[in-house]
Amino acid sequence: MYRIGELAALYDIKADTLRFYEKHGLLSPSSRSDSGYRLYNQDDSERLKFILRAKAVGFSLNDIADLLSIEVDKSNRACAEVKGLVDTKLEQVEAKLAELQHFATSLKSLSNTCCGGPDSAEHCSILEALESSDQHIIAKKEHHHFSHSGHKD
Amino acid sequence: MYRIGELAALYDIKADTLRFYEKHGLLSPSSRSDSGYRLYNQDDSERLKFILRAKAVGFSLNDIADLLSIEVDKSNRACAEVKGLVDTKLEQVEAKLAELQHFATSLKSLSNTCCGGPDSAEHCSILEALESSDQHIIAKKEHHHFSHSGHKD
DNA sequence: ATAAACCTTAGAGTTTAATCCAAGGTCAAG
DNA sequence: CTTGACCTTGGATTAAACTCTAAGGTTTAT
Repeated sequence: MYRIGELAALYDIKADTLRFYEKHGLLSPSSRSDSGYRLYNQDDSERLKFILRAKAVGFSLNDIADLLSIEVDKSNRACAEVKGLVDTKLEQVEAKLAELQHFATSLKSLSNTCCGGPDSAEHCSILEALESSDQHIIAKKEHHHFSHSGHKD
Repeated sequence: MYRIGELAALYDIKADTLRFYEKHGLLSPSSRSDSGYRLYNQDDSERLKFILRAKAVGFSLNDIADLLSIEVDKSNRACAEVKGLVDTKLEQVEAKLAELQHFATSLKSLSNTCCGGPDSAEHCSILEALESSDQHIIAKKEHHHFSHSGHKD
């Protein structure tokens, strides 16, 4: 059995984080000491490991709650459900990736056209591009056709 | 002169967004009507265009405040300052890009090893990978050596 | 003159994932 | 029996960029 600080140290996270996960239904200690201290057993520890791995591949805590609900009832759940969560997340990650790649391309163009010297920014090509939206420097955002949410406009 | 709703419609944003930008010092209307309505002129509109373009290349509103403070005092500011902001942002974007690419790689591996069928998830390879952290499926996060902040661990 | 569409304000809510705080209880060592 | 390290709780705070609400004032058209 681990107390909260011990389990936290084991995974290099804060005790606060464990309390946070508990509040959000991800991980509750299997028991409490007489004085009310949280006591985590090996299963709790495994569950935490699962959570941290899922985080490491990009799942949000909400996603992880869904994954855990399947994990604890595996035999009555379908592979397709699990794969669906992974594929949905992959789409989200790839959408974000595309946006950031667009940012990176634009920023590189901006950086390359600027002298970067100590002289006045009066004719700075970066500022001019932001004033005039030079097509050569700031790429236009593509409009994607997939409509299935994800946006907040 | 535009009223808030008119300017918002012009750039396909919400009036709320303009009030938000004002509260955060990015854009204030150059005047008010007798009854207190915000009135934006052409310069205000240009400034808004600048803000939206900067957003489109990945700058946060805080970054944009910095950019604007240089823009309005161009002749006393150096090109190097502007380029510095761009290069810093580029580094941040590339760091995030690396993280998301790592996520995408792992998620693709997970997806590829799973049958995705309607049968029980009891032996689902995705869940197994999250339970055991299969080295072949979940890539390990590299430890970058650049120390200049940016993380939240 | 009244309804619809627009505007005003302050302030609360959203999302994500913690992190921090205060006031107090517990436990082991000396 | 006291010190220090640990634990408890509820609630506030952070960052980012809005978005919404409530309660009310203004403008325009019929």
